[in-house]
Amino acid sequence: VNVVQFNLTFQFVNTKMIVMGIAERKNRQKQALRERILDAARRIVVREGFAALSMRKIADAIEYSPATLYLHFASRDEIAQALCAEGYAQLLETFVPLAQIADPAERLKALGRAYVAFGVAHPETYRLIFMEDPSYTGAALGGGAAPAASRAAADMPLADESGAPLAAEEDPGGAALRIMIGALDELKAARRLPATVDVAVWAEAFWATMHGIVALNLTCPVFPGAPLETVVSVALDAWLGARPSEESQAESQAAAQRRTIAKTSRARKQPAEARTDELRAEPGAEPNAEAGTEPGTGSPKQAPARPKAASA
Amino acid sequence: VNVVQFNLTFQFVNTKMIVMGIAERKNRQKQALRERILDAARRIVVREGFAALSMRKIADAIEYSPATLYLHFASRDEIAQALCAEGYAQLLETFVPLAQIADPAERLKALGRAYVAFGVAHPETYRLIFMEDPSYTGAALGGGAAPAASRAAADMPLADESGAPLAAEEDPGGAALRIMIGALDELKAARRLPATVDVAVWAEAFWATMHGIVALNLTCPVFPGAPLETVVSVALDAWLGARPSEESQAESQAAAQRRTIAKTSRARKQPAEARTDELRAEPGAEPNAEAGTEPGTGSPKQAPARPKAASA
DNA sequence: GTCTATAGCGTGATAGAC
DNA sequence: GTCTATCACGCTATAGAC
Repeated sequence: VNVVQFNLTFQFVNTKMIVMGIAERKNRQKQALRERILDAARRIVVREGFAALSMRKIADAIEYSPATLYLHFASRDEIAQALCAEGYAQLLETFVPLAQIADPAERLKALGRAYVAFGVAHPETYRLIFMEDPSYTGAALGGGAAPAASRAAADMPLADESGAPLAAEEDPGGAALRIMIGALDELKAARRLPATVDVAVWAEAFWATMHGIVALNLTCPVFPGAPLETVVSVALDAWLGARPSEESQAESQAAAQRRTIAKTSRARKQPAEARTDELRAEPGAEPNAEAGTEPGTGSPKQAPARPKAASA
Repeated sequence: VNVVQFNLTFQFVNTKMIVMGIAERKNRQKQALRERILDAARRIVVREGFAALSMRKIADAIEYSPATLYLHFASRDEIAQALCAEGYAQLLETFVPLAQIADPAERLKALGRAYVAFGVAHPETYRLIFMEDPSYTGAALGGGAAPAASRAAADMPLADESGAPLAAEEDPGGAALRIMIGALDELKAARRLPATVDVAVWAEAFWATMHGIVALNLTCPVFPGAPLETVVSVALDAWLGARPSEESQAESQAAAQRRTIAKTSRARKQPAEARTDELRAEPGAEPNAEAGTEPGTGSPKQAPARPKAASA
């Protein structure tokens, strides 16, 4: 009797382990397909803009039927959210190494340049994140309720189920702002900034300036009449002064010289590829398939957007 | 014979006059319908956003069939262009009275405030003009080739067929920039601006800053953590200094005080109506049906966009 | 899990009757 | 000039066979 019982128990345990292994493999496969979906979606957004992202196109790209996508994402919107989260993380990655820069003013300038460089290098990603739908922009930025939603979307249950701290790389937008504010505090402590300024407000306004430069660049065909770097330099000087390093002043002068020549040879605005090399992406940015591939701001108009369709 | 001839001639002349009168009336009617179309389109854009603008909706609104619209506009795009032109003109109108301000720095500050106020008061118009399609943004702004297209679209043949001068209110974007640059020149002449600055670049960067504030405000739910006026004041001070009038400094301080209170009571961002009164539109702006009506940045997501559809 | 098929809606634009 | 009817798309999302 004992032997029989043992065998039964063993078989049970064994079977259970096998089942777990199978379940794991299936889970891995599921995750893999999820990644393939996101990859395809990212490529479409990068190449044709977010408006051109459709379930059918994604399905075509990964050679599955549209219906399959709905086993991994509840809606097109959920895919967009996931893409946004990636974008935020990508931008933050660009920032992290710059946090090492000793001088706070230089650090801020580097951050500003990196921000603009990112936007210009990844126009459609930037558009998606900061210029499309408020719900996307707010998703990973406010640090409040929205990230919880995006976390649920990823259905990858995170360690901190508590929900309270949320400090880490889960809120990239907040992290970026914190880097800026840190630098401002240092600046203020060193009496290089008037004691009256509210660093939070200052940071927001500074951010808005950089955003304005990027956004205008992506949307307005005639925007930087001058080279982009020149405009950025002027803005940085306005906010941080040219004092610590005269370099930016000199640079801006040199760029101004170039401008007169450059302007004649570029009557109409070029697609992103041609414009990207004016302001190089920071070392942190990996050579993404994105840069220079996408028509974006250029000729082929805005890609068609999709209707919300029946929500029932 | 003479009498007959006279009668014939008289009849001919008379008929011709009548025909001309009829033609004129028809022309007037045609123009009137054109206006009605644009009115309806404007209302839709203002209320539901540009993405929700469709030929059918316009047709419904004016109680004509969709086909009729094509007798007045070749395409949806052409309607959008016309709307853009209106928007530019509207923005410029806001600027004109401010050009009277004596002190150039104060003038620039007023322009900046007016710009932001316009964007916040007319979010969907602003979006259409500066945040949607590059071809729209460029339409009335570059002053180059695009305005010609929009002029053709309006098929209202203008006086200056020559095409060369184009100085007047036909290029509102350029006019606005010229107002700014004028102020900057004065400032420079008065030695209140370093002689090294390139006023054209400075103006562009300044514009980008204001655009960034508006754009972020319209897109990012958490953007001005501080009240909008505070951010604007900080930005203006960064660009123009707080020197000529200490008022903005004091104001920004006072606003900062308010912030701590305000922030608790407004966890999530309010729709445009609630936010508009933070920064009042300038005296030049007429009480438009637009302000405060439209859901815009708020809750109901972005209205669905339409596909480009078959272009054949 | 994956597919085919399709419901159901919305779009821009046009042909042709009146 | 105006309308009805329609073409030819595109989309999201789901039902149901396998």
